[in-house]
Amino acid sequence: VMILRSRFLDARRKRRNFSKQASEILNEYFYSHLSNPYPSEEAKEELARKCGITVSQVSNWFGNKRIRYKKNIGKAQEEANLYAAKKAAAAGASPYSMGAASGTATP
Amino acid sequence: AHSHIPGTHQQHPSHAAVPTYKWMQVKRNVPKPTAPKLMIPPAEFVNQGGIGSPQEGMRTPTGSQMLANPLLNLNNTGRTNFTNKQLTELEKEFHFNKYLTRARRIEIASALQLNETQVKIWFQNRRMKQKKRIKEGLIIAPEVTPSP
DNA sequence: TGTCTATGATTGATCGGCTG
DNA sequence: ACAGCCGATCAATCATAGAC
Repeated sequence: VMILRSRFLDARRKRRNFSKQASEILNEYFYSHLSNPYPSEEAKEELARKCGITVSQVSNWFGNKRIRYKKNIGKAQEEANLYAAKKAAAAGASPYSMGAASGTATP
Repeated sequence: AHSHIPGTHQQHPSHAAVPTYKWMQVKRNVPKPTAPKLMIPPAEFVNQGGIGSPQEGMRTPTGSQMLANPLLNLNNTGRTNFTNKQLTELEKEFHFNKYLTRARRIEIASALQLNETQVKIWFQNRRMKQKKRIKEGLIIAPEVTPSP
């Protein structure tokens, strides 16, 4: 009953999953910066532009990603890590990976 | 809070991958116990006869506090579940003033049965929320009295 | 067609930095 | 010294989209 009312105000919560492509871009950035997955405001803007979403959505995505990654650790994350690491390496120079912080070292 | 110089110390060698960096180990302090809370089930005080006034900004977080008897709080975590009434009042006050004076804050806190800190924090979060909305283009003009 | 999981958004509260 | 604010983030939860 009142739950109905919730949609009234919470209507904004009508979310839509991001495109496969956008998720790919976000994950690529996340895993290629796993040592410090905290994009700067500028980086967020660029990601937002490339993904066709807002900066806030990028922030939400990273916030959720970080928390949920921690909640696992040693899970499919490992797998995803390899996946992304490899991909990032292959992509090499285009996307991010520039100087900035570090580099993910590649041990 | 936390990420200093990145890429410097992993917890352990870890041959494979997944190094486990410090951001992964960040733990926030326990959300505080928030007020002693009297455990007196006021019984039939559930709320005045029915939906007396569902309020404008009715917000019903399923299950949780929707039938909120314990007009205040939380379950076990430090996260307080504000009631619709509290939120409505806070919202109303916010519309009037974006910032609170110490005196006003005390009044509000007292009237709503909240800590001064909770009221203070609510206003801070509310301001940030509005800023974000304005930034996203929604919501009307900033409306700042351009004080000459 | 329902159930279960993945995921985007919301929000009370914390962290560190800055300021009057 | 110090409290309040900002900006970013956390952490738990809500509600729904999508997988099955």
